[in-house]
Amino acid sequence: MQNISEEKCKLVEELGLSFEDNHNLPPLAGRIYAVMILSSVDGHSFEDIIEITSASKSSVSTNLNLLVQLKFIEYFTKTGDRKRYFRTTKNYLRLTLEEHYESIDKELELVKKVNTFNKKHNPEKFKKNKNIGLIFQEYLTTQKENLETTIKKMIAFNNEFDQL
Amino acid sequence: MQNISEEKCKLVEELGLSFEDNHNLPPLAGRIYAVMILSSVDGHSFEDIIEITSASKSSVSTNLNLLVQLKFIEYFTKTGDRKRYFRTTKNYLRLTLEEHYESIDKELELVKKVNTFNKKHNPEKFKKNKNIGLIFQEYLTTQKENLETTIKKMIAFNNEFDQL
DNA sequence: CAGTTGGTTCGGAAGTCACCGAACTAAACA
DNA sequence: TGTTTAGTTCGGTGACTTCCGAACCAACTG
Repeated sequence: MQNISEEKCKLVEELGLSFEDNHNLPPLAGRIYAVMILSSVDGHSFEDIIEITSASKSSVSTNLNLLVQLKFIEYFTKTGDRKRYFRTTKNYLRLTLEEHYESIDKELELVKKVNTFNKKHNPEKFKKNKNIGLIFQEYLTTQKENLETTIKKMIAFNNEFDQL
Repeated sequence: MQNISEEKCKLVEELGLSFEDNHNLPPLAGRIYAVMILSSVDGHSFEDIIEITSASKSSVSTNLNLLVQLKFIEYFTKTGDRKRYFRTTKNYLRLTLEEHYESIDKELELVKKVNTFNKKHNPEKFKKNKNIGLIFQEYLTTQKENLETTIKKMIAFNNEFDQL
């Protein structure tokens, strides 16, 4: 991390690490994404990213393209300038919410399956653990509902914002 | 997976995979844990696990010990029998909740940090994204609260259960 | 057309992970 | 005391990941 305050540098590492395991990104992709989220510049060039992250051209290329493909970032061009400029997509937080949603939903379905299985095949065990299993299922359901309303809220906000 | 119905076998794979990335367990550990959750037998021996998973002694040993260390499973012995018998701990779902809690809490703290950072260093950007950032922060807070009450509920249930 | 700029693709090096088999230990038993 | 049983430890191997540099390509520029 060059040309960046120490505070920002530390936060980039921390945030990058978080993306790394929340979104399953390679380390460099996580850091690039973090840099963009913490920057007020609208559009970093390829060169900028190389300089900031001290990574190689090839790695930066690969990881920028990955982030674009996953819709975490997008690029635009300026007339009379061959460079591409990258920035976070407007909806990146919504994407995160949707990922949360997918994972909670998947877990909920699995928990239901397990509860059903044990009810059928291990009835004694199920009776013992019944309430615990149901508490867990309820918990996931509530989380899922909260996510649903939050996603709606965020979509509404984005629409409102577009009309300005 | 031997000596197991196809239905159970499939569910073991699925559940094992889920543990693998929810709890960061090695694949074999995930499968072992899944087997125990889906079984009505109270206590699997070392041998049982080797047979069911078709894995080597050394791998089973390593992964059983890992699961014990992480308190996902525990073992007991029978008088006049040198074998150890393994089963899930009573609180395994509470452990899961507590892990969820840790991760949500960590994410929330990070989001707060990011919001604070952008408010200070990129005020224009922050103003634009303000509501979105806050919506996300609120969302995480709500999830955290739901987790807190669920954990309390589960502890209460376990205590009640112990008194029987 | 030759050279520069902006970026991609490819092969490989270094590191990590999960698993295995073989050798080992420690307790029980004959 | 020698043998079996129950499980652990260690060295190594194959698969995978991440990153790098070098060669490459495509578009513009003089």
